[in-house]
Amino acid sequence: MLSERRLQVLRAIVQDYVGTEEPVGSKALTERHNLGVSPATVRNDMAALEDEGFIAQPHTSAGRIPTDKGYRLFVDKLAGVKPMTGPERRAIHNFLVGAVDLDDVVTRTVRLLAQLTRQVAIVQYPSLTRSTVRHVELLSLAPARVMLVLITDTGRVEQRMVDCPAPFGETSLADLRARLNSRVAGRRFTDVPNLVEDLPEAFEAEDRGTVSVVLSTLLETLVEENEERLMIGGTANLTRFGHDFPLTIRPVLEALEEQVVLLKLLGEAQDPGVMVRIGHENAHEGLNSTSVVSVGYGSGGEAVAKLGVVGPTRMDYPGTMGAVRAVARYVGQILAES
Amino acid sequence: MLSERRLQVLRAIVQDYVGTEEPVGSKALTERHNLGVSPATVRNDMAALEDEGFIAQPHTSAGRIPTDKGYRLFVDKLAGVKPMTGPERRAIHNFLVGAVDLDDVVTRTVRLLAQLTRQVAIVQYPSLTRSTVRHVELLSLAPARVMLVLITDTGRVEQRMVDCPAPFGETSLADLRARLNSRVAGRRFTDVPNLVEDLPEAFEAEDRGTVSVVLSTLLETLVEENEERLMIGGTANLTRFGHDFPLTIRPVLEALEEQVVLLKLLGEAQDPGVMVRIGHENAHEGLNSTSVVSVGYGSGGEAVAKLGVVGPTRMDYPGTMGAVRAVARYVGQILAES
DNA sequence: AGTTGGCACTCGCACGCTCAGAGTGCCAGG
DNA sequence: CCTGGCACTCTGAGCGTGCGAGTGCCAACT
Repeated sequence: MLSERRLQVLRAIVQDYVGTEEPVGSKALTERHNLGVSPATVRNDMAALEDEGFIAQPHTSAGRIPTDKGYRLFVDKLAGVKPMTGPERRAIHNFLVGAVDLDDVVTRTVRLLAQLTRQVAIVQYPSLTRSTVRHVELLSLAPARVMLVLITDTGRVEQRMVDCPAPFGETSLADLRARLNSRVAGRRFTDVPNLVEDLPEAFEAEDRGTVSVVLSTLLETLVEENEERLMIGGTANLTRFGHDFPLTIRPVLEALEEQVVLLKLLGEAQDPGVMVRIGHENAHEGLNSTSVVSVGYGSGGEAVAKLGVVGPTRMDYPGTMGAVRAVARYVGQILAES
Repeated sequence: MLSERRLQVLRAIVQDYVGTEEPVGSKALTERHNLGVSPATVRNDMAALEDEGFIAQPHTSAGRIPTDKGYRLFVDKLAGVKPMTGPERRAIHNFLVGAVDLDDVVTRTVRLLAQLTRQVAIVQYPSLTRSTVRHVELLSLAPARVMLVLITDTGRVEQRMVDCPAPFGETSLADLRARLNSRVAGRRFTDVPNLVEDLPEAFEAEDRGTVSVVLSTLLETLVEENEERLMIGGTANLTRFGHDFPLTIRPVLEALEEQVVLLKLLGEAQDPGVMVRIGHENAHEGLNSTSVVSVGYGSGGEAVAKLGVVGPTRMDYPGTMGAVRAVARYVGQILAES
């Protein structure tokens, strides 16, 4: 279908356009890349590439710019992931290694990603679902009011109020606390439901209602994935977006405030490896002129959350993918150590 | 110094400029406001106002726009706070009343403020210092490792790891927990240091070291004001800033990412009542072309935190101040109820 | 003294025009 | 299949013009 040289031409167009932000013409191409052919030949190739929908011209007789489809081909076939250099890796490590707690890790990661890629960075907090329970604490705040505190192995703490159907004594509470912890401490969230299923049976009839309520609150908290938090940063980089400013930037800022949108965005990354969503490939239409580069990260072998960046479709894909991947790796390391 | 009419002229200029975003001339002024004098007179007044530094002209023979000093006079002397209408108040209340926990309250408040003012909203989480302790929980994670969880009356939870100098038994832990809570539960943070001072003496010599460490960690947590969190929203409203976009917006976005800057910004509001900082009155120079309107809010009579908005100096001050004040009040109510 | 109408003056800005340059498509010849 | 040539197109920068909004000042009026 597309000859080798035409692919090279496309690669050259993408690279030049990313660099200069201006439509690139046939003559400029032959000058900057030694393709070994004349501008006229390149023109023919360009016409072919345009027919196939990989490039387009903003107006007649201007240079060409890549389309989303063109970037897609570029990312899939024409460019690899540019690895970080040694000094860069060291800088990443040094920047992250000083973090004192989970919040700090996430904050630093966002900063780092934004700086490295000069784009908007998004980091999801390590998810609950794959984590294990470190401890469950129950506090009696009032006779019929209990506070449930869940502490995870990633250092995250969730708390919930529980209104009991009947007064619940301190001894019952201590009993429940002890039984609960002996069963679930150290276990994965996904295992918890089975482990506590028969727990109410161990209690007096009058307390069973309360125990059930506490347990269901606990289970709710565990599955409440939608409450996953995330942090974003580097929004100032949006100013480097383009010339037609307010129009482009506004929907992006709006999208960035919708945590739900962002979580869905990151959530799409399934398989291992860096995911790239280009332009209209993004479901949310405010992000139709942006690309999202994301990847999972985790403390062990498994991904517990995602991180990534949002930038203009005209971005340095190899470099960005390299940075995102490297940061994800080092964050994983840091989390594993702590 | 300035005659009554000249003040009226200034007021008219501010109002018109805020409405139209365009420099306002003498003729337009007399047409839109019935000042009862001719354009020529207004011109004289304008010349005087310009001499005093309240207004300026972007270029010769264009209309006038207010200076920071002009806005200052406007806010201090010429305009009141525009109260919210009944329906608006009800909408505010309804929007906030559905919140389920502290995070939710803050999230909703940010949203609300951003929508009402169409500006960038900043809400500080209720501060620890003025709050009272609801409960202190101690968990033994390992023989010489204790987790300290502090729960405040505003529903905020802080946790800290404590490495003990010596192993600490479950009974000692329970003892400390009980003693600690009986002394500090319900007390104000500021009172805690005195209340626990002599606590180590009640323990065996071998445990005293650990007790001291736990206590000092608790005290650290209490005073750790610098870790105050805040939430911002409505950044998309920055796109309505002005024509000379990227230049204005960039430093603002950068400033908004610096929590320290924002906390300092809000922190300046001391006395009760709405605080307004106009243009260059803001210490941070990225915010020199913005105004900050902020106010304290709290559950009881006292302010426990601040909230506010950041917008262009050309903003509707009375309306913004009214919205900020109203939101602060209702948030206070909501916090008091929960 | 304060106010007013008149008047000359000053710019900024929108509009229209031209022109150069970059880029294209196509074609005929290697 | 590549290449040089050629005619064509279109954008964007540069320039000149005129309009209009706005100003400052002054002399006259109340």
